Amino acid sequence: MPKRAYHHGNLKSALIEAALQLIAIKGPTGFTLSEAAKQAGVTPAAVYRHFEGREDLIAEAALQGYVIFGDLMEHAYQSGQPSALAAFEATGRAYLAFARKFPGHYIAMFESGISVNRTPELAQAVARANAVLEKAASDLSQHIPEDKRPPASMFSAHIWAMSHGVVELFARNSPGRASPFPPEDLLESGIGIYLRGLGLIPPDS
Amino acid sequence: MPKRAYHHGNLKSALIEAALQLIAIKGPTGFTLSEAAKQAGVTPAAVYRHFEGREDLIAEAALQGYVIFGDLMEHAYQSGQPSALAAFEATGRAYLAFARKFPGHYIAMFESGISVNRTPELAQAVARANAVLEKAASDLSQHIPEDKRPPASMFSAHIWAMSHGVVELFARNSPGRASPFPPEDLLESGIGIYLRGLGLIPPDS
DNA sequence: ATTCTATGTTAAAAGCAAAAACATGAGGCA
DNA sequence: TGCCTCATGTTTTTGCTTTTAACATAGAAT
Repeated sequence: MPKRAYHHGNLKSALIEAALQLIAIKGPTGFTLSEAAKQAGVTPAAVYRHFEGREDLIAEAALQGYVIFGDLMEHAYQSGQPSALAAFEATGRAYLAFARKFPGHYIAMFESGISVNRTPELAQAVARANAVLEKAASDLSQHIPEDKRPPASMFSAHIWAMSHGVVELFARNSPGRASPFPPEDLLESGIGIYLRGLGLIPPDS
Repeated sequence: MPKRAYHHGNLKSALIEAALQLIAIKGPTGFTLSEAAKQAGVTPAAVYRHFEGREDLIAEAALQGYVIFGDLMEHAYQSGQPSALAAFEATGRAYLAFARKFPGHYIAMFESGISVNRTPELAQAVARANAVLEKAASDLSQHIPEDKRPPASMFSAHIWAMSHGVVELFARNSPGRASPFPPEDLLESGIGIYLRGLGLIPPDS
């Protein structure tokens, strides 16, 4: 086969792929459109046939990430059924697992500074991922006495925040804040204590 | 007074000040050394007399931020004494207040991608801020039966993570994830539930 | 077969980080 | 007082980046 035809064939995917790798390695700041183009075997200007520019390329990587993320959360949720508690805890673990398995996507989504309202599709992908977590929280909420039950959206926001905080501060090596505990344990124990606070699991280790 | 003398007088501070403003407005990616120099009334090259480069300028802003942050946490901790619970909750609120009052510092610290181990001073400033929170957590831990008391460092890591997650996801407008609740309420309720899970506050709203 | 159009390339403008060579002026020292 | 020196800024240059415009190619459609 020849070096490369004039037409790449599926440059768009190749560029996203390259962007993901580079973002994961060099961070959202160090990532350059030119380098992604070179890695895809193409000149920088070619990128503009498929993306509006550097930001748009990152945004598309993030979009892809949110879709994968939503799928993972969905799958985790299903895997825990019919136990509301098992389903919920599985989604929590899925958050960290996603950050580990898809660092490029994760960075594009949460550390690149792109707005989730950049495009309707992106906003919708975010909303969907959110909805899965909120559903898991809502299911689990049913086991709380109705009068002292927090809104499911607040419940899920707490979990999302704790998960995100653990990943950002202790899992991703960039900040370097080495905690004495593995992030997985940290998150699991944190969520455990939180759920105990809601009366959803009995007060024993 | 003349336009400006050949020697600025205190260019270093002026540059940090400019950097903080610009970072807060344009984000860590949009911030440029050149623009900070211009805003300080100086050519880009002058910056290199006071900083090693762009990264170093950001790092110094972050360092200054960690010092202020540590001071705020310390003050909040003291203000809550002698009640361990009040002191602890005050430090939690201080986290969010800091992010609101010093956006430039906050971004330089947590969103610019600089490593906390970049310099010994930076690492030490981080360690100090950490220590305040850990002390507050440790004090409060004393009220937990010893056998089911998590390590104070884990305790404080949970709170730090939740606080950080709330700020990142719901307080800073950039991501745009508007939650239906004010971040302050979200954080306060989240910490409340967590503390209940530890048996540190009685099970009523 | 010829044209149209999607998808590339070259070339060029504008901006940035960083380093080198040069300029200025303030403080120390004879 | 007058010179020297060195800290602090400026110009200038290099090599990168993003982005746009003009041009080239080949696969598809007519």
